[in-house]
Amino acid sequence: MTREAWIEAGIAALVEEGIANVKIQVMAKTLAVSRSSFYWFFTDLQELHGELLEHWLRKNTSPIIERALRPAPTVTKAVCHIFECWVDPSLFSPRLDAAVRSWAQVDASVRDVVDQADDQRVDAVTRMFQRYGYPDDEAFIRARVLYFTQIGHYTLGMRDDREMRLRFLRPYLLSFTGRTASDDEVEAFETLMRRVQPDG
Amino acid sequence: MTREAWIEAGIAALVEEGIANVKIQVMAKTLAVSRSSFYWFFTDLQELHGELLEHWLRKNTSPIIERALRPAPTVTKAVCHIFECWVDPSLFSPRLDAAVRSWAQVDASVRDVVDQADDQRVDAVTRMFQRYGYPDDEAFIRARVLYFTQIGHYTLGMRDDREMRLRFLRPYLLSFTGRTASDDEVEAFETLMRRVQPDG
DNA sequence: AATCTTCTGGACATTAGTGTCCAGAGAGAA
DNA sequence: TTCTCTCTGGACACTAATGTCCAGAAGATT
Repeated sequence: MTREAWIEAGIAALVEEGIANVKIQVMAKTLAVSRSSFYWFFTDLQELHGELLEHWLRKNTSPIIERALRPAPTVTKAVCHIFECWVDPSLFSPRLDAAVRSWAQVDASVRDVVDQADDQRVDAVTRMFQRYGYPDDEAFIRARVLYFTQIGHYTLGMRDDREMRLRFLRPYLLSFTGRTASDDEVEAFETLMRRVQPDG
Repeated sequence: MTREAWIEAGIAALVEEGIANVKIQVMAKTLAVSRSSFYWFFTDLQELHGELLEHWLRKNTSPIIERALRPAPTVTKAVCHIFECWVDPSLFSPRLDAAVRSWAQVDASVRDVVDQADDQRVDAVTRMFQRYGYPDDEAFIRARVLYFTQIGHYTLGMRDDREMRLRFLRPYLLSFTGRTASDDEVEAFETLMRRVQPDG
């Protein structure tokens, strides 16, 4: 047993059952170990909670910001870069994000952390739109629309398959940017999706 | 004590603390009544849960669909009609919606109900866009973007004040429809907002 | 081999919640 | 007034969870 094993079990429980069901007793049972072990590594349930939140922060926030900063010849291409996060589970875990947001709704201190992360993300996307000449207010709102749509997507538990995503790529790009994507860009994204999600 | 009083207490608890903290003992304390009373009106916690879900379904789904159907001369005006739901708390309760969505993430049967309601809402908005000549796929994606953005908004707990909403009305309308709203339409919505939210 | 350190299991105490049962309060009808 | 029906409080039994304590297993160090 390691501290990390408990954290992983906590994340699994958080994602599948929500924060209220992250319980030492239950995790101990699934890990086939006694509860005492937990108290060796952590003083408290709270301490584990802290680790869970930090794990989310580390894993889920940076990829979006990193991709929003990446240079691209057109705005549609730049949005495609951000889309990578939504199709590549190794970059961003939708279910973890949704679980942490549910948690934030019932815990003010978590709420503060999540709000701050959201601000950073929207800010990065806003600056991306600004680089392509959108006026400040429009850039901000387009950033929100892009980001909020995605969060809404996960909150609603939408699970479009690859076919649907490919079919709707063009209209999404049009909605988000107000401009039409070139065939090259769409095809490049299609190949990327095939590489990342080999199944469907 | 009435059945309705318990349901109201349940909704309050659901909104503020999440479904895992809708507890008979706790509600009894805040209602200053003994737990036995609960078991007179309900056989079970589950029965109350059923009522909470039904209450949400009745209160929160119809206004959106009703406004999506309302005729309007332009698509921007039609979108303004839908926006009414987001600014008028008597039409739509954002926090209740968010709380039910959190619940859906940990309960498959709730999930089914919420999914169905979401489908109906998106469907109504899709048909609205179609009425203004958008091609089917684009209408569907614009409906999603409009609806998901709003859900994301609440999930993220954004609480823009009236000033911000007014300032960003035009860029939102532009993002959602791809067309520019007329001054008349913006002004009409502004007066409506002032009527509905007299404070700020 | 002896010892030290790290970790685990089991027993214990405690709390918060669920659901059941029943005596009886209190209002309205006969 | 008495009866009846609706509802409430309190007692009881039970379960699931938290956190504490300590003896001791088992691997690493000397």
